[in-house]
Amino acid sequence: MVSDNSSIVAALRKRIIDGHYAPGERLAEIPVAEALGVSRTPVRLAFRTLQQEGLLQRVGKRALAVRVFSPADVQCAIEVRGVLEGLAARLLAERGLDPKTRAALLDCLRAGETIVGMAQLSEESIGAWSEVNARFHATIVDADERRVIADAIARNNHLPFASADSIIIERGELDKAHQRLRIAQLHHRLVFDALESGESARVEMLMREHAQIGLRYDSLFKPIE
Amino acid sequence: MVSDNSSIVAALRKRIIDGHYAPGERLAEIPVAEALGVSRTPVRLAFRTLQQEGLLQRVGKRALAVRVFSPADVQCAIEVRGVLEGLAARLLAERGLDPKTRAALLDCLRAGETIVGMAQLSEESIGAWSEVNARFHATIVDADERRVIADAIARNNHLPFASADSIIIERGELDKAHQRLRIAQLHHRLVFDALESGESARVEMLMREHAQIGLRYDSLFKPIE
DNA sequence: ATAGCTACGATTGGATCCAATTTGTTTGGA
DNA sequence: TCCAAACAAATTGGATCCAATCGTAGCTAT
Repeated sequence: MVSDNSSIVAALRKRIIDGHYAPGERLAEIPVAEALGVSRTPVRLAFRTLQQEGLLQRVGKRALAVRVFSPADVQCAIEVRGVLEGLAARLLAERGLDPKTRAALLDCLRAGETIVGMAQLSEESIGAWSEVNARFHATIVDADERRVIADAIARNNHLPFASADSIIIERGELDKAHQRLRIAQLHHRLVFDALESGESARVEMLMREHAQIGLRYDSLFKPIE
Repeated sequence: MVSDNSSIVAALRKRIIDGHYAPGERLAEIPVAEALGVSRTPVRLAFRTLQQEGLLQRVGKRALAVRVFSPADVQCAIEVRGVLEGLAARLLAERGLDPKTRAALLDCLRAGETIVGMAQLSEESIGAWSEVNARFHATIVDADERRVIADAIARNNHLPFASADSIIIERGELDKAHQRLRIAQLHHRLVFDALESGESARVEMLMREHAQIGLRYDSLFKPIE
């Protein structure tokens, strides 16, 4: 049971990401509409949205199917997010940090470092850090009054793995996760310092590297000081 | 009178870009449907698409209006295109030029240099060069079998000024245009050389600079040899 | 006179109906 | 036995109908 239209899109996205609809599986309007307890019209709208986002893909002439992503696709989507967030960070550094953004970022840094500094990590704290991480990225991206970059990133965030809050982490391997989060948190600190000192080229490079953390968390970063 | 759905989107896009619907103007479903000679349903689908593309924007709670772009928005959209095409070029350089892509790019280079080399430019030849330019960019972007970057760029190309074929040029100022095209054509040559020699970092930088040509055509480029 | 509330009109969102197209299956012929 | 053609079933796309909601205008009361 879903209420309004945007929640239908969200519900379908969730089902796709959760694997409820398998990659490659064909989606027809009527079964989906019945499953969601709505009529075909909003489902058609939602399909249109998801198709444009790239989560659904035409197969044959009329049918839609869940897009299958190869590992190479994932790598590529992460690169895209990296250059876009890098651009956002560079422009922010060039404009200079306004007090509000600076405060928000500092808040994220503090919250994140508190979590990461704990002796032992729980799954809850990993979730909490993920939330902080997402907020850190969103703050940088949304700092631009022109919504152009934010929109561009939003248009690509549909890819589950490409969104900033998907650092996640094989459940159970808490030690490895802790290590990874420590590195990511360090990245955040470096990014903030570069932002504050207006090192635009450097902050762009840092953000681009940081996007890769899901892939190479023992990354090229040389923690400086 | 419009036939299928995608042509409705195209028709509306054209009307918006042509200024038939002014920036900020509110668009209601019924008048548009009547103007196009179709029912409300396909118009709603098209509105959804255009909204996601960013050409339409919600105003208030339900209404849609043609988005107004500030000069800063334009600058920003061009930056976005720059980093995305830069990424595409870098990945292409890292993979190496396959013969087919290489041939296509060389063809663009030859065609473009022929036009630019003419003594006098006409508006037709500017149009022809524009087409070659668009093909050059598309070849680089589409060279990746993974459609991820191409899709990401396509999702942003709706902004009229942000698409690669909008180098254009105040009609009448043919001399200035000629000069600008010469520079752009030189950029293409530099990009190709860097691609061929696998200088991935350099080609990325070149593409990013090249995207700015509409703004600063007396750009940072130092024509090398 | 102004502010707030109510009611009506306009417009969007959802449901259902109808038409067109596609795809799969079955049957017949080579 | 295999291929092709035609038919049937399913599914998408378009049109219309109905309901819900938003915005505005007008009226009333303080």
